[in-house]
Amino acid sequence: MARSTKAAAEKTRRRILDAAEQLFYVHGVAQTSLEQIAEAAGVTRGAIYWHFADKVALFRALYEGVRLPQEDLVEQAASGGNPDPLGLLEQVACDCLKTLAADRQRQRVYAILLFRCDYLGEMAEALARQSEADAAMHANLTRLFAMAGRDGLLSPRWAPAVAERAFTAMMRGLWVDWLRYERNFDLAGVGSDCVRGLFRSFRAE
Amino acid sequence: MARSTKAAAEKTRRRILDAAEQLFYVHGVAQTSLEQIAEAAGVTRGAIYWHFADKVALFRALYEGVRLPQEDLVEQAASGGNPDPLGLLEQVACDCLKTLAADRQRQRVYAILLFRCDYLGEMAEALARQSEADAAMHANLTRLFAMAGRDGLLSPRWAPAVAERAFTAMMRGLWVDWLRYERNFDLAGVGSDCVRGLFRSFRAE
DNA sequence: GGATATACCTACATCGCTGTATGTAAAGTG
DNA sequence: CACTTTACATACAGCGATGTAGGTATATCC
Repeated sequence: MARSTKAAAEKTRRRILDAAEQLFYVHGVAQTSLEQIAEAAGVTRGAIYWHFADKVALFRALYEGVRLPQEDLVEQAASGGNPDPLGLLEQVACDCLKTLAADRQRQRVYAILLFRCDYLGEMAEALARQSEADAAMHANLTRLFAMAGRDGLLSPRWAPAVAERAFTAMMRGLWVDWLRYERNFDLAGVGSDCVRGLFRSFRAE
Repeated sequence: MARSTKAAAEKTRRRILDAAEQLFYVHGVAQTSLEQIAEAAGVTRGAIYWHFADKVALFRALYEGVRLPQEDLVEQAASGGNPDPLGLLEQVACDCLKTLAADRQRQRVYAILLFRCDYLGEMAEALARQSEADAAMHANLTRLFAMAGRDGLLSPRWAPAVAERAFTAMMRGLWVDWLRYERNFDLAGVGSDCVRGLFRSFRAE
């Protein structure tokens, strides 16, 4: 076949990305060949090499298309002198779980990033991005919890640094377990209950 | 070279396993060829094929050599009518963190299982084992928390199922974050503090 | 409406990796 | 001391995947 309009080209690019997302999710990044992606997208490898330099570039385009939950968290909980930072964070965290639970594409991409690829060699930059997002999140939340501690909003039984780690660990554990085992519990419901329980403990004097 | 004694053969088997562990950890399972493993072990691919059927078998031997933390947890917290199941679980969990923090081999193998391999195709059984271990752990802990709830040991503000999920999520999050980012916090110290904080909340009436 | 760039497809050349078959020297066995 | 088995090493065959070069038909631009 031949060339179509610019819009059509963008469409095939999308089809390639969608096919890659599906196949990476089902078979893993390393186990998926460009041939398979091309076939699933209804094109040939030539089309893929036209739109992307190689498989790594394709992978990069895939994960750059979605926002990480850490990035969501850090952005929405900016907390510029909020009167109730803990309440805000609790709300944002629950929203975050709800969003993830509803967005199949995010689920697939996160699952790929978590379980469907090994991060070495060329893929390392994907890990680097997550690492940066995590660092930013920790920095931000550490400030937030420290503030809450100073303002007497955080129970003295929780050292701010410990509370921050407990919160991030629980969040990570929730979506790791949920994604890993095929969403075998109610993330938005039970997950949010877990978060609320933890924050109840944070606030108790 | 030639054949040596049976003990020497076992030694080369170990060398192969050690080399594989190192390389899988550094480069990922898929990105590591048997040739590289052989070179690192100071043998040829022939030796690997003598001791193992293929790379998958080698990988299996590797992860079958260590116990999963879920298995540790479920075994040590058997809790046959323990008067203080929550206290027991808290202790076991902290021990678990301490053990992981001290055992480099476990850290590498867990990291490989978590981040250095994609679980599809032949590797799926590795995930299956973890899945079973997790299921057993959840079943056991669900019973434990339900018991604690009935006995009035668990705060009524924590539904047993939610508490169980909160605990397992926190544990998973702790060692996932710790392993993923090169042990960038004090797992035994801060991690245990997190667990203790959570259990304090569990017990508060 | 001719020239050119675009958006692919086809064909090829290559290469790393796997698996297996074969060789071989030492260790075990009777 | 024959012989067999063990514990590897070496050599080979083949495939699958990658990257690229070249072809082609259609938009797009002037």
